[in-house]
Amino acid sequence: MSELPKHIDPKAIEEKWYAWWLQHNCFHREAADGGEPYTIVIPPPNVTGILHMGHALNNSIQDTLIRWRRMQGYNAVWVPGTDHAGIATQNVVEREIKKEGLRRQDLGREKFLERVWAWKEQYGNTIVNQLKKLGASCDWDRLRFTMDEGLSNAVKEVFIRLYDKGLIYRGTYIINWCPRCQTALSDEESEHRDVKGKLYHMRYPVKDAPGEFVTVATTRPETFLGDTAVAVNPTDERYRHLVGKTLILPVLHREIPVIADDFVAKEFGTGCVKVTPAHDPNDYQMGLRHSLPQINVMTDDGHMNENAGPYAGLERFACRKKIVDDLEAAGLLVKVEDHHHAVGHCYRCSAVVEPRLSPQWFVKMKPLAEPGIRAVKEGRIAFVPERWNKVYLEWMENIRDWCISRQIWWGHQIPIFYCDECGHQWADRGKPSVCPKCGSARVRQDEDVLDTWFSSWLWPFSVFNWPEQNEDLKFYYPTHALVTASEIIFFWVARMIMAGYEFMGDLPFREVYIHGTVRDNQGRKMSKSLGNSIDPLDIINEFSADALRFSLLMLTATGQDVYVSKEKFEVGRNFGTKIWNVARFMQLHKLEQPLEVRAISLNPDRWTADDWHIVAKIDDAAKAATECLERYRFNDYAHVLYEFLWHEFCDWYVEYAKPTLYGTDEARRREVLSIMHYVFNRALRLLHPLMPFLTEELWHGMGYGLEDETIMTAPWPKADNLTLRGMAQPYVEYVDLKHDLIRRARQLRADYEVPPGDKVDFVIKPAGPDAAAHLRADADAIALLIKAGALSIDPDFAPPRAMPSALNALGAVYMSLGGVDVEAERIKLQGQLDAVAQELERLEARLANEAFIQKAKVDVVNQARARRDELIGKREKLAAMLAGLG
RNA sequence: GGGCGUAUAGCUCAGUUGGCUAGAGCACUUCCUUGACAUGGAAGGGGUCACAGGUUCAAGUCCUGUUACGCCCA
Repeated sequence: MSELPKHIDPKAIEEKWYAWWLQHNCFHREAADGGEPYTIVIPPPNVTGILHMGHALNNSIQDTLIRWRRMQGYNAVWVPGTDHAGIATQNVVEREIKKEGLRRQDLGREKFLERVWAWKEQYGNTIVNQLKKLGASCDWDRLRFTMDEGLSNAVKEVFIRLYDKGLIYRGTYIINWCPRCQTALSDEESEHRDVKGKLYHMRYPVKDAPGEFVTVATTRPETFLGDTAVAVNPTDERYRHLVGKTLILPVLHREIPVIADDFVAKEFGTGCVKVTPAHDPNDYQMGLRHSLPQINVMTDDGHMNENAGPYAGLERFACRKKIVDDLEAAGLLVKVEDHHHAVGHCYRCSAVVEPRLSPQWFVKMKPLAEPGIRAVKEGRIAFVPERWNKVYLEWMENIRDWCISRQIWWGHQIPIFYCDECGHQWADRGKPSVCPKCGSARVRQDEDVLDTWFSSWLWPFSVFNWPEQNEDLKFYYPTHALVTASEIIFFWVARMIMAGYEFMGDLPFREVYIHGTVRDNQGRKMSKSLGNSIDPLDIINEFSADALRFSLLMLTATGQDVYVSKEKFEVGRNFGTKIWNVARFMQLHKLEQPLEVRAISLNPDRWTADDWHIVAKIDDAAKAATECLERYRFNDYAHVLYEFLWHEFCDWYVEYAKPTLYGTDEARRREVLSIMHYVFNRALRLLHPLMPFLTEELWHGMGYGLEDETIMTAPWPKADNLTLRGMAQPYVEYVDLKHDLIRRARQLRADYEVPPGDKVDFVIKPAGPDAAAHLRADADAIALLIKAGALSIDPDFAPPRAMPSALNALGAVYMSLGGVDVEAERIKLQGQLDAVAQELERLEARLANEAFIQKAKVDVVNQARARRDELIGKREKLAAMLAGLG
């Protein structure tokens, strides 16, 4: 046992223990170590990422789980890694070279990729190092990157397998195009945001019918240049006569037909819809049904192309404005209305996404989804909280094909090769230099790269080097808990489930814990642009990593969003300080024969009620903590330990112990200190997953661990001694009542404004012989806690004069005071008597009700009867006390 | 437009399969620097459980509807 300094130095202990854990390889496990596996794979943060509160919450939860399972004796591995984040990372590096006046095209693919790799080497581990500050006990020997060699092999293998199976195809469809990033996006990567837009009503002249027009409504007037029809609903009487007629597209003077199609909603706008097959998914479908031409009017970077006639070269929104002006000038603009609607935005750069016809690679998802749907329906994979099951199933059952090609350079290049000689196209694991069909050397690889999520969906097995079959893969897969946020259920969770079944033939994980979003005090998402983010590293600096973790998890009700502000982290800091100080208190008390804290022997036959009580309560805490963790109830878990350590242990047990510890009965001192160490040791272990640094420091500081040991592998306390717990129960009940009675006595003092320094005499009239025996044994300690001059326990006490008093099931307490405000005392007692009478009345009514006696559970009826008897007793006593006032 | 979530103390939230007097932390009021801790201790005030119906012996909890806010999908 080493002397603890007066104040904690969180920075010092965080650095010391993290380095120690690394040095002693505490986070690493291997299949060869045997035992029961418990695996978590980290949601790989982007290499461009810096730690924010969302990461802090996500990783605190994972670390809590993995540390707990490790203590339970599992072969527990938490596999870390980072994601190459194709578009995001490319954007970062493009911005960087822009400062040198360069575009990626100026460097060329190869040179540009060198720059990205260099950037990754320099900055890519930032977030990994930040995770270490949090205390994350990842198995760093297993650190992976989605573009390292092994994972790239997995990606290639998967692509080729799906391609050969016919599940990957190339096709020209409407996709989400980001004109800023100049790449296709998947449906999930286009974020819908509500925007205040306009609905433009424009007129198209009817051919050969001067003065006759058709009015269409659109939110994107610039796409009219690509219109190849106008559609109405076939049942719409208003327009039936127009179907089959020809319209003249303004400006371009192109002739387009009026068609009838069920898809058109009669109520929307004018009921006439312009049809632009190359720029809208619904129009595209309509175009197919009616064999309409598809005219793309835009370039990759969001400007109008040669099909836009006089508008060619204009930026799309500038073009919109000009077209509106021109149509207005030509008398073809009927009106412009305000219109709220959802518009897709690029999830990486927030540019407005342009739906657009484009040749891309897709994965056919329906067949992959089937096993994933069954797995959740049959409960093999469970979401926590379970409401996410439904969200997941909804999406999976309506799944659409996945656009996986991206027109960027940073990522896994698509392993498809083309022969320019004979036109052969094939998938290849290597880098072929000649065409396998005609032998020509005019071979080139597809330019596109794969969606970033095409590598992360393999994460649970690619981190173990799949497709290589090895012991780790066999041992650690399937993994156990997946901890993530709801935002990526579709992006990632659902796809991992599909990949797991498709390539491993088994589920990737058993439980998916979905935690909430971290928000600021006003409920807004934390973001850089709002300037409302709280940097977890600032919190670690100011409070401590333990405080950050504890506070975050204490605030995390299952799956609910977490609202944080700086002050909220004080809970964790204060709790840490409290624990530190009680540890110092224990150290303060030396014994003649020093205590061997590693080999505590307890003597229950000589225990007081308080001893039984605290030992029972730590047992209960162990049980509760374990249950909370099993059910992902992190706030309850934090609360259990807070309540136990602060209130049960510090507020009561330590206070009861003081007279003994400052006294001279060496045997009692020894027993009390032994119990304290026994209890505190267990509490530290229960708290370790949540506050790893502080608990490790104290575990050593108190001498519970040898120099080469760590609390990380100390056994997780179990509540298994039922016999002892059963024996403790009567003491637990007594002590809980004693706490209450002490509170009531203190209340008497406060009511009569007795200065805290003054001693007053008290009498307790016990409710029965058992209570009397207990109270007599505890009289000295109670006297101290209520600052009594003299305290007598007198079963026959009858107040000789008016005395302030209070009552509970254990007995009545009387305070001896010179001047008593008899009237105030009468009012107080009368108030209590009224409350008792009222409750009794309600209870009697309930017990008189036949239906209640018959239908309610036996326990509930018995409880009601017991309560009634208790209240009757209480009523009598209160009446007597009232009479005693004279 | 469809789906989901939330509504409990001034604030942030717990409250499990319906069942004792609805809890915690923060904030607030009063008092206390006695020997672990003022990042502390003691005591206290504060709630028609959003609203309206219903089911039940019994509803904060279950059902229906209304309102408000938030999220996801289209």
